[in-house]
Amino acid sequence: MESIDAIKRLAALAQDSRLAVFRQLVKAGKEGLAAGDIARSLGITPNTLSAQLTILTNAGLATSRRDGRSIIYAADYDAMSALLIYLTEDCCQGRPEVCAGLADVAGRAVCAR
Amino acid sequence: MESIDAIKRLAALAQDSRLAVFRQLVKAGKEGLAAGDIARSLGITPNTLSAQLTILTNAGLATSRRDGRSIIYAADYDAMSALLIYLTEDCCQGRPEVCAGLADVAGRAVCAR
DNA sequence: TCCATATTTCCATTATTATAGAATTATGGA
DNA sequence: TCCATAATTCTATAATAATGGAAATATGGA
Repeated sequence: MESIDAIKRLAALAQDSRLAVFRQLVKAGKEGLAAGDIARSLGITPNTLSAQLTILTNAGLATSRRDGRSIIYAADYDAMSALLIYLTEDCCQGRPEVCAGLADVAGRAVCAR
Repeated sequence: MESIDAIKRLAALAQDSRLAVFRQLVKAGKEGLAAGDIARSLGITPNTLSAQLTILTNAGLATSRRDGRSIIYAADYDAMSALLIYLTEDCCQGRPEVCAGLADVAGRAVCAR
Protein backbone atom coordinates (compact mmCIF):
# COMPACT_ATOMS: atom_id res chain seq x y z
CA MET A 1 0.00 0.00 0.00
CA GLU A 2 1.25 3.46 -0.96
CA SER A 3 1.52 6.12 1.71
CA ILE A 4 -0.68 8.43 -0.34
CA ASP A 5 -3.51 5.90 -0.16
CA ALA A 6 -2.97 5.49 3.56
CA ILE A 7 -3.21 9.27 3.97
CA LYS A 8 -6.47 9.30 2.01
CA ARG A 9 -7.93 6.65 4.29
CA LEU A 10 -6.66 8.30 7.45
CA ALA A 11 -8.15 11.61 6.33
CA ALA A 12 -11.44 9.93 5.48
CA LEU A 13 -11.68 8.54 9.02
CA ALA A 14 -10.38 11.69 10.72
CA GLN A 15 -13.72 13.45 10.94
CA ASP A 16 -16.43 12.82 13.47
CA SER A 17 -19.42 12.18 11.28
CA ARG A 18 -17.44 10.17 8.74
CA LEU A 19 -16.00 8.00 11.49
CA ALA A 20 -19.53 7.55 12.81
CA VAL A 21 -20.73 6.57 9.34
CA PHE A 22 -17.93 4.08 8.95
CA ARG A 23 -18.65 2.53 12.34
CA GLN A 24 -22.29 2.08 11.34
CA LEU A 25 -21.25 0.45 8.09
CA VAL A 26 -18.92 -1.93 9.93
CA LYS A 27 -21.73 -2.79 12.32
CA ALA A 28 -24.17 -3.34 9.47
CA GLY A 29 -21.94 -5.94 7.82
CA LYS A 30 -21.99 -7.03 4.21
CA GLU A 31 -25.64 -6.16 3.59
CA GLY A 32 -24.80 -2.52 4.21
CA LEU A 33 -27.11 0.43 4.82
CA ALA A 34 -29.14 2.76 2.63
CA ALA A 35 -27.78 6.30 2.49
CA GLY A 36 -31.07 7.71 3.73
CA ASP A 37 -31.12 5.47 6.80
CA ILE A 38 -27.62 6.59 7.74
CA ALA A 39 -28.55 10.25 7.28
CA ARG A 40 -31.64 9.87 9.45
CA SER A 41 -29.92 7.96 12.22
CA LEU A 42 -27.01 10.41 12.42
CA GLY A 43 -29.06 13.56 11.83
CA ILE A 44 -27.05 14.67 8.80
CA THR A 45 -28.66 16.29 5.77
CA PRO A 46 -28.73 13.93 2.79
CA ASN A 47 -26.52 16.08 0.58
CA THR A 48 -23.85 16.46 3.25
CA LEU A 49 -23.93 12.74 3.94
CA SER A 50 -23.62 12.07 0.24
CA ALA A 51 -20.42 14.11 0.13
CA GLN A 52 -19.03 12.19 3.08
CA LEU A 53 -19.94 8.84 1.60
CA THR A 54 -18.13 9.90 -1.56
CA ILE A 55 -15.02 10.65 0.45
CA LEU A 56 -15.16 7.27 2.19
CA THR A 57 -15.76 5.56 -1.14
CA ASN A 58 -12.95 7.38 -2.93
CA ALA A 59 -10.65 6.39 -0.09
CA GLY A 60 -11.63 2.79 -0.73
CA LEU A 61 -13.25 2.31 2.66
CA ALA A 62 -16.80 1.89 1.37
CA THR A 63 -18.55 0.41 -1.62
CA SER A 64 -21.99 1.18 -3.01
CA ARG A 65 -24.68 -0.52 -5.04
CA ARG A 66 -28.11 0.55 -6.08
CA ASP A 67 -31.13 -1.29 -4.77
CA GLY A 68 -34.32 0.15 -6.16
CA ARG A 69 -34.48 3.81 -5.24
CA SER A 70 -31.89 3.43 -2.49
CA ILE A 71 -28.15 3.30 -2.68
CA ILE A 72 -26.68 0.81 -0.28
CA TYR A 73 -23.25 1.45 1.21
CA ALA A 74 -21.07 -1.16 2.84
CA ALA A 75 -17.72 -1.05 4.63
CA ASP A 76 -14.77 -2.46 2.73
CA TYR A 77 -13.10 -4.64 5.30
CA ASP A 78 -10.13 -5.43 3.11
CA ALA A 79 -9.30 -1.74 2.70
CA MET A 80 -9.48 -1.20 6.44
CA SER A 81 -7.35 -4.26 7.04
CA ALA A 82 -4.79 -3.00 4.53
CA LEU A 83 -4.66 0.37 6.29
CA LEU A 84 -4.08 -1.22 9.68
CA ILE A 85 -1.39 -3.47 8.25
CA TYR A 86 0.26 -0.48 6.58
CA LEU A 87 0.30 1.46 9.85
CA THR A 88 1.67 -1.54 11.71
CA GLU A 89 4.27 -2.77 9.25
CA ASP A 90 5.34 0.14 7.08
CA CYS A 91 4.75 3.10 9.30
CA CYS A 92 5.68 1.53 12.62
CA GLN A 93 8.08 -1.06 11.22
CA GLY A 94 6.51 -3.81 13.29
CA ARG A 95 7.92 -2.40 16.52
CA PRO A 96 7.04 -4.73 19.38
CA GLU A 97 6.10 -1.72 21.54
CA VAL A 98 3.34 -1.00 19.05
CA CYS A 99 2.47 -4.55 18.08
CA ALA A 100 2.27 -6.41 21.37
CA GLY A 101 -1.14 -5.22 22.51
CA LEU A 102 -2.45 -5.27 18.98
CA ALA A 103 -1.41 -8.87 18.44
CA ASP A 104 -3.45 -9.82 21.50
CA VAL A 105 -6.52 -7.90 20.39
CA ALA A 106 -6.46 -9.00 16.78
CA GLY A 107 -5.51 -12.55 17.66
CA ARG A 108 -8.31 -12.91 20.19
CA ALA A 109 -10.78 -11.58 17.65
CA VAL A 110 -9.67 -14.12 15.08
CA CYS A 111 -9.77 -17.01 17.56
CA ALA A 112 -13.32 -16.08 18.57
CA ARG A 113 -14.56 -16.87 15.06
CA MET B 1 -9.84 5.62 24.16
CA GLU B 2 -12.38 8.25 23.17
CA SER B 3 -13.31 8.64 19.54
CA ILE B 4 -12.37 12.33 19.68
CA ASP B 5 -8.80 11.38 20.62
CA ALA B 6 -8.72 8.82 17.84
CA ILE B 7 -9.85 11.48 15.37
CA LYS B 8 -7.10 13.81 16.59
CA ARG B 9 -4.49 11.11 16.01
CA LEU B 10 -5.90 10.10 12.65
CA ALA B 11 -5.89 13.75 11.55
CA ALA B 12 -2.33 14.18 12.79
CA LEU B 13 -1.18 11.28 10.62
CA ALA B 14 -3.35 12.21 7.62
CA GLN B 15 -0.90 14.63 6.07
CA ASP B 16 2.14 13.75 4.04
CA SER B 17 4.88 15.60 5.83
CA ARG B 18 3.49 14.79 9.27
CA LEU B 19 3.30 11.12 8.38
CA ALA B 20 6.88 11.34 7.13
CA VAL B 21 7.92 13.00 10.40
CA PHE B 22 6.21 10.32 12.44
CA ARG B 23 7.87 7.56 10.42
CA GLN B 24 11.27 9.12 11.07
CA LEU B 25 10.53 9.33 14.77
CA VAL B 26 9.47 5.67 14.85
CA LYS B 27 12.66 4.75 13.04
CA ALA B 28 14.77 6.83 15.41
CA GLY B 29 13.49 4.97 18.45
CA LYS B 30 13.49 6.18 22.04
CA GLU B 31 16.46 8.52 21.63
CA GLY B 32 14.43 10.58 19.20
CA LEU B 33 15.53 13.30 16.80
CA ALA B 34 16.28 17.01 17.07
CA ALA B 35 13.69 19.22 15.36
CA GLY B 36 16.36 20.80 13.18
CA ASP B 37 17.59 17.45 11.90
CA ILE B 38 14.08 16.46 10.91
CA ALA B 39 13.52 19.78 9.15
CA ARG B 40 16.76 19.44 7.21
CA SER B 41 16.23 15.84 6.20
CA LEU B 42 12.66 16.46 5.03
CA GLY B 43 13.30 19.90 3.51
CA ILE B 44 10.69 21.66 5.61
CA THR B 45 11.21 25.15 7.03
CA PRO B 46 11.78 25.07 10.81
CA ASN B 47 8.70 27.08 11.66
CA THR B 48 6.43 24.90 9.56
CA LEU B 49 7.94 21.78 11.04
CA SER B 50 7.46 23.21 14.51
CA ALA B 51 3.75 23.61 13.82
CA GLN B 52 3.52 20.04 12.62
CA LEU B 53 5.42 18.69 15.59
CA THR B 54 3.00 20.56 17.82
CA ILE B 55 0.09 18.83 16.11
CA LEU B 56 1.69 15.41 16.55
CA THR B 57 2.47 16.21 20.18
CA ASN B 58 -1.01 17.51 20.95
CA ALA B 59 -2.42 14.35 19.43
CA GLY B 60 -0.25 12.39 21.86
CA LEU B 61 1.83 10.75 19.14
CA ALA B 62 5.09 12.47 20.01
CA THR B 63 6.89 13.70 23.09
CA SER B 64 9.60 16.31 23.40
CA ARG B 65 12.46 17.18 25.70
CA ARG B 66 15.11 19.83 25.58
CA ASP B 67 18.73 18.86 25.17
CA GLY B 68 20.97 21.89 25.15
CA ARG B 69 19.88 24.12 22.34
CA SER B 70 17.97 21.36 20.60
CA ILE B 71 14.54 20.00 21.25
CA ILE B 72 14.38 16.27 20.81
CA TYR B 73 11.18 14.65 19.64
CA ALA B 74 10.32 10.99 20.00
CA ALA B 75 7.41 8.83 18.85
CA ASP B 76 5.00 7.75 21.55
CA TYR B 77 4.56 4.07 20.83
CA ASP B 78 1.86 3.60 23.44
CA ALA B 79 -0.30 6.25 21.81
CA MET B 80 0.09 4.65 18.41
CA SER B 81 -0.66 1.24 19.87
CA ALA B 82 -3.78 2.63 21.54
CA LEU B 83 -4.94 4.11 18.24
CA LEU B 84 -4.50 0.82 16.40
CA ILE B 85 -6.31 -1.04 19.15
CA TYR B 86 -9.12 1.50 19.04
CA LEU B 87 -9.50 1.11 15.29
CA THR B 88 -9.44 -2.66 15.58
CA GLU B 89 -11.66 -3.18 18.62
CA ASP B 90 -13.97 -0.20 18.91
CA CYS B 91 -14.26 1.01 15.37
CA CYS B 92 -14.13 -2.37 13.61
CA GLN B 93 -15.55 -4.40 16.48
CA GLY B 94 -12.85 -7.01 16.12
CA ARG B 95 -14.31 -8.28 12.84
CA PRO B 96 -12.29 -11.28 11.70
CA GLU B 97 -12.29 -9.90 8.13
CA VAL B 98 -10.29 -6.95 9.45
CA CYS B 99 -8.29 -8.74 12.12
CA ALA B 100 -7.03 -11.89 10.42
CA GLY B 101 -4.21 -10.36 8.42
CA LEU B 102 -3.40 -7.95 11.19
CA ALA B 103 -3.09 -10.73 13.76
CA ASP B 104 -0.51 -12.37 11.53
CA VAL B 105 1.49 -9.19 11.00
CA ALA B 106 1.41 -8.02 14.61
CA GLY B 107 1.95 -11.51 15.97
CA ARG B 108 4.96 -12.13 13.74
CA ALA B 109 6.45 -8.82 14.80
CA VAL B 110 6.06 -9.69 18.46
CA CYS B 111 7.50 -13.19 18.03
CA ALA B 112 10.54 -11.76 16.27
CA ARG B 113 11.50 -9.92 19.45
C1' DT C 1 -47.51 9.75 -18.02
C1' DC C 2 -47.34 11.84 -13.51
C1' DC C 3 -45.97 11.86 -8.87
C1' DA C 4 -43.39 10.74 -4.66
C1' DT C 5 -39.15 9.05 -2.87
C1' DA C 6 -34.01 8.52 -2.72
C1' DT C 7 -29.88 10.32 -3.74
C1' DT C 8 -26.68 13.11 -5.95
C1' DT C 9 -24.74 17.29 -8.09
C1' DC C 10 -24.16 22.20 -8.26
C1' DC C 11 -23.11 26.21 -5.95
C1' DA C 12 -21.98 29.45 -2.42
C1' DT C 13 -20.51 30.26 2.35
C1' DT C 14 -17.99 29.46 6.35
C1' DA C 15 -14.41 27.19 8.85
C1' DT C 16 -10.14 24.93 9.16
C1' DT C 17 -5.50 23.77 7.76
C1' DA C 18 -0.95 24.47 5.69
C1' DT C 19 2.73 27.38 4.89
C1' DA C 20 6.34 30.59 5.55
C1' DG C 21 8.45 35.41 6.62
C1' DA C 22 9.68 38.05 10.52
C1' DA C 23 10.28 38.57 15.28
C1' DT C 24 11.04 36.35 19.75
C1' DT C 25 12.82 33.15 23.25
C1' DA C 26 16.31 29.96 25.05
C1' DT C 27 20.81 28.00 25.32
C1' DG C 28 25.84 27.55 25.14
C1' DG C 29 30.30 29.34 24.21
C1' DA C 30 33.91 33.10 23.50
C1' DT D 1 28.29 40.53 28.03
C1' DC D 2 27.92 39.50 23.18
C1' DC D 3 27.23 36.41 19.49
C1' DA D 4 25.70 32.32 16.99
C1' DT D 5 22.61 28.54 16.92
C1' DA D 6 18.03 26.10 17.69
C1' DA D 7 13.45 26.35 18.02
C1' DT D 8 9.16 28.59 18.71
C1' DT D 9 5.52 32.12 18.33
C1' DC D 10 3.20 35.70 15.79
C1' DT D 11 0.99 36.99 11.76
C1' DA D 12 -0.75 36.89 7.23
C1' DT D 13 -1.98 34.37 3.00
C1' DA D 14 -3.35 30.69 0.24
C1' DA D 15 -5.39 26.24 -0.11
C1' DT D 16 -8.62 22.76 1.34
C1' DA D 17 -12.57 20.94 3.68
C1' DA D 18 -17.34 21.04 5.64
C1' DT D 19 -21.95 22.34 5.24
C1' DG D 20 -26.46 22.95 3.39
C1' DG D 21 -30.04 25.14 0.06
C1' DA D 22 -31.70 24.45 -4.47
C1' DA D 23 -31.88 21.96 -8.62
C1' DA D 24 -31.14 17.73 -11.16
C1' DT D 25 -31.20 12.63 -11.84
C1' DA D 26 -32.97 7.92 -11.11
C1' DT D 27 -36.37 4.64 -9.70
C1' DG D 28 -40.87 2.56 -8.73
C1' DG D 29 -45.72 2.76 -8.45
C1' DA D 30 -50.53 4.62 -9.54
